[in-house]
Amino acid sequence: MQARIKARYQARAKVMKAMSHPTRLFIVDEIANGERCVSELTEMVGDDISTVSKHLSVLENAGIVFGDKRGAQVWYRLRVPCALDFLDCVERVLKIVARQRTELIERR
Amino acid sequence: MQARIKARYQARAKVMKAMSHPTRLFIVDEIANGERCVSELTEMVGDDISTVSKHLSVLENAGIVFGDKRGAQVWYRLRVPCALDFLDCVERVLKIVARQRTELIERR
DNA sequence: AGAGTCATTGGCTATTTTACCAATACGCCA
DNA sequence: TGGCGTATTGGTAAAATAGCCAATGACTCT
Repeated sequence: MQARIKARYQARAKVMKAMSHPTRLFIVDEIANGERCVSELTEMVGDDISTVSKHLSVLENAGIVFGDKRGAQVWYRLRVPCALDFLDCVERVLKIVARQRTELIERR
Repeated sequence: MQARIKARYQARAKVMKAMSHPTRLFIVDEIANGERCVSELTEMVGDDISTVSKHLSVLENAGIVFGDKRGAQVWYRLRVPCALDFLDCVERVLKIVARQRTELIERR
């Protein structure tokens, strides 16, 4: 594969990768409802705050979220609202896969 | 986070993860144009055939592609065409992020 | 200034992922 | 049947990821 094309797919994979963790998917889903600060998300997720903070930095690094420091808190929101479309995509895939599995079983 | 909800996000992340590698993204993109066998993909990707085969099994395991053995070859195609939507999503995200970066530079 | 809260960073370990090589399995056909 | 092309599987080493704790930085309030 050509270097240019490879770089292109690597850039794409970086974005996908940022969304490839349960906690990070949850965060994206959650902040779609409005800004959340780190401790709020930590409370919901149930992991250590340092873990959540690192997840957030992965998302921020991929350009998906944006952290706004106000006082001692950092409020995160979606920087790219269409990141939500991934959740729709994934839901559609899961639905189709589930249906195909059901059909296979019924056919027996 | 509740166990049920957590499981839900894990299932979603599994699909995302399957699409989170440059080679696998390329494969999905490529077989959208029609069936390809493992050695064809290997040729295009430039990795060892065992590596490509394993990438394919990751995709198959996630329900995204389907391998059809005919003779000595195995022909892979998309089992879930809407997996292509991920590529659109990712492209849109990249475009927006790139534009935001440009705007930041211009504003200086 | 000092104590308390909030978030990030560094350090560390355990786990997972990736890629190669070698070995195996399968089908074709001379 | 033996050899060749095709694909998968097992083994292994290197790299990346995830999570926790501890340390640090930054802000607020008294």
